[in-house]
Amino acid sequence: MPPRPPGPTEEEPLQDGAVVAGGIEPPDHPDDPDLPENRGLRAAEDAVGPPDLGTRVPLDRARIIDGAIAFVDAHGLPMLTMRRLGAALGVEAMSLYRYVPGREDLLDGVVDTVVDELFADPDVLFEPEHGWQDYLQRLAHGVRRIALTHPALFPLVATRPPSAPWVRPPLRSLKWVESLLRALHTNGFSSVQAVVAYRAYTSFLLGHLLLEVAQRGVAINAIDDPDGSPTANPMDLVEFPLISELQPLLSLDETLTEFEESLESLLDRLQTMLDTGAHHLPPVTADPQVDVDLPQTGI
Amino acid sequence: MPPRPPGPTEEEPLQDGAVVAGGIEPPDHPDDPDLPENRGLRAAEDAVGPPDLGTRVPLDRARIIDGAIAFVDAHGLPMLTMRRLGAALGVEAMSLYRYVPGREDLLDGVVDTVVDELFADPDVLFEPEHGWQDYLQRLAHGVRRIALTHPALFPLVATRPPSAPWVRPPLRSLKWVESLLRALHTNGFSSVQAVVAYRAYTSFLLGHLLLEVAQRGVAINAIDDPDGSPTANPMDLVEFPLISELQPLLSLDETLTEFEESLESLLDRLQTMLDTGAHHLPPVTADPQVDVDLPQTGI
DNA sequence: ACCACCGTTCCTACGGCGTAAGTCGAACCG
DNA sequence: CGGTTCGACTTACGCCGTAGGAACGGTGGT
Repeated sequence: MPPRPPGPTEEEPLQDGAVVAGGIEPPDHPDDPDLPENRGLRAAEDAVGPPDLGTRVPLDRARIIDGAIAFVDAHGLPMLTMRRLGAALGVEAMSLYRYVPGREDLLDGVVDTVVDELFADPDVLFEPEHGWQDYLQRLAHGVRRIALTHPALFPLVATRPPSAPWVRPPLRSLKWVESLLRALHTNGFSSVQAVVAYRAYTSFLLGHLLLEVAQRGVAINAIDDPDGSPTANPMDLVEFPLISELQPLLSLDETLTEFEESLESLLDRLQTMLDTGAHHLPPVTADPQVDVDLPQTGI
Repeated sequence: MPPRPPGPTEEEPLQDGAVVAGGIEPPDHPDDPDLPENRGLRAAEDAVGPPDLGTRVPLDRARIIDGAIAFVDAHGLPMLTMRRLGAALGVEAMSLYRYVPGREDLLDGVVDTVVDELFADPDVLFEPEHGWQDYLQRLAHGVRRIALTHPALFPLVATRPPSAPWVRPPLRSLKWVESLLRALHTNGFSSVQAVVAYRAYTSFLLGHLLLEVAQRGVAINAIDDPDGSPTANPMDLVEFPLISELQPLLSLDETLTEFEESLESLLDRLQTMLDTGAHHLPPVTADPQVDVDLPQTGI
């Protein structure tokens, strides 16, 4: 098996100390290498200086899109309006329309630009220089870094209608779809196998990362708006005994561990498909087709 | 292994005949039992009669939310405004505010109501009467039926901020989270195992179904608006040889097969976790921790 | 130096949005 | 039969996306 470089390989048992108590806690994960604050990046601020008098920078499409990304990172998607974006760029709203056909196209451009951050990520390879597993590992962590860098934007990446039915989020760019298929195809995957792997991989990435940013977003909103339910917070879970019993476990943020374990599992299943020449992902049991009832071994 | 009733069990090889040619085709899947048109349901229409003079039905919250669901099913999410919804219900927009605090709360109610359709689904069991695998199978297909019945609503189900970080879409209801945890816990899963399974299950459901409705939505939009790119459709994929070569394969809609195979694989991995008493999902290889390089078996 | 030109930005305006506040008519109850 | 209540309607406000045109600043030709 090729090396799987990004991400800590040291295993970390599920119980890593005292269980977090109530539910909402400032989520700090000092070990997660995909988190922006662990990569020397500040949290999003109004990087666009307000009016910028003096020298007038002539305003082009890239500056508008970058401004929109910074604005959403700082204030959230619902706050983004053409007027406010113009104000943030020191310009009237209507000036934006010289470079952007409209709001929807601006959002498309934002999504494309965010996904294109993969090209600038030195840990993501466009060619599978160290095998397809390394390629998929790096790509997955690159997408995860994007999701965690722009949590307010990722739902947009996930749900904006793709250009074709087979261009699946979160890999919305033809270039990356081509790159991924080539990485698989040049490493022994048949056409069918490559497409099966592409679908399984995008489905895994989308589901996991969307849930991760949602979870993080709720937690963050809860801490900077400290009055969800006035009675402290544990809600009234009296009708839900299992939930309230498991709430400490449920509140544990094991997203990085889960991400890496699920990703490794997926890669292993792809490896098995490759080894056996099958055209679908194998289940975990030794002989996949014997589907009749085995003796139930429940604890 | 307990029976896995919903969904066709007969295997269907990936190549099921002639490959669909160009890309957009009216997607008909006569074998998919989760599709609304195969369950005796019509496509969404304006079920709410326009003014309904004569006898005035006094308009309550349920009628408003049902009207909103029908409206979105019929016209899409961006078309839903308070004024138009009022008009569809034969009422002024402001009258809605007597029963609904505002638009956001209306959308929350819509999402809750849609998820609650699970309770009315006779093929979904609230208690694991036939084992946890049967339970998860039925629940998964029930959620899939919801997603396919309300494709325009499912992105909302997926991305609306959950009430707590651990209430994960698409299972947004405390009742179903409790039900799922209980189904696992009463069938031998430890607390940690139940939570791990809950997370893996929701992540799988969300990723797969969101991609499925997106794919279906793009295809449907493409057929009832037959002028995406005027040059027929194949775009200019000259820069992407693998994509254009694989386009027939990529355009194949194998969503049902993929859904069932991925679901079975997940259930098998959960079974293995249960059997071995592990606290995480197992990879497919026999000895998971030997992570050093094996000989590369690429073709 | 002047001026015509032209690309960029700003100003004004329109219809539609969510919704706060007040109005009004019918139904109900003494 | 008068008063009260309640549900739907009307009006109004500020913000939205954006169409159309006016204002402006730099540039090249003469």
